Amino acid sequence: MQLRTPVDIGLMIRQARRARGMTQQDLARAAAVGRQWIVEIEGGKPRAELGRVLQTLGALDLSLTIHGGGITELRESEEAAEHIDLDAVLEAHRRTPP
Amino acid sequence: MQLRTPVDIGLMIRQARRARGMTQQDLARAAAVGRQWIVEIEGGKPRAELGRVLQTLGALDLSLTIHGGGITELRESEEAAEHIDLDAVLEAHRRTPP
DNA sequence: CCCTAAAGTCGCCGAACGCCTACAATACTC
DNA sequence: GAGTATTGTAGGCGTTCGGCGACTTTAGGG
Repeated sequence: MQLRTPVDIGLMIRQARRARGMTQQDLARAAAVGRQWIVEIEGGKPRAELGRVLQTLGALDLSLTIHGGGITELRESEEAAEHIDLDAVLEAHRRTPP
Repeated sequence: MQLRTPVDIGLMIRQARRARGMTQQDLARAAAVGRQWIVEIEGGKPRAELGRVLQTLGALDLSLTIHGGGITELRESEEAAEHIDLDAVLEAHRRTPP
């Protein structure tokens, strides 16, 4: 499913939580957030903090994939945070004269 | 690519931005956020606001997909926000006595 | 070498976050 | 019907966000 808005994410979380028979309280504990926060994120709060959202998805065994634009696939960056894709950068730079 | 942490998202954004020959300023304008915020999100700020992140991904023509846990596929919820997976809820509820 | 662009950092500020503790409003069971 | 669990909501609190403006650093081009 495509996730474009906070509401989409909220619905996903709610559905996944229910599918696992968890209460909001359960999920809150599992994700180490307040129960109130679960209520809000499920409602699609746009200003929720990114880290907590990812934690919550993790607690539900969900993970996100990115796609589109032409970047479809990118390499793992677990420990390769230093060297970025110089080729892409240069190539792109060459293609866009001021 | 799997996005599990804010750092992952930051790297994705940076890479996509560069691949398009955009400056942080450009992306900031396109996503309607401050340039400073781009600096931070690319650095993996965990407490960035969800809505802005999604806006930024949108400005880069990227979209997120969810997968894992066994929920792999879920129906569109644009207009079907009402009827949730009752079967799943009930079944799960039966399996968890107090 | 000078000069510009891009990227990263700093402090100030109003606004909003998220947690907590209650208190309604719905479920759902017996 | 009573009684409990789950969910939604409200006020208070300390903390942090993110925009703005100015400055430093890094990189390249003339």
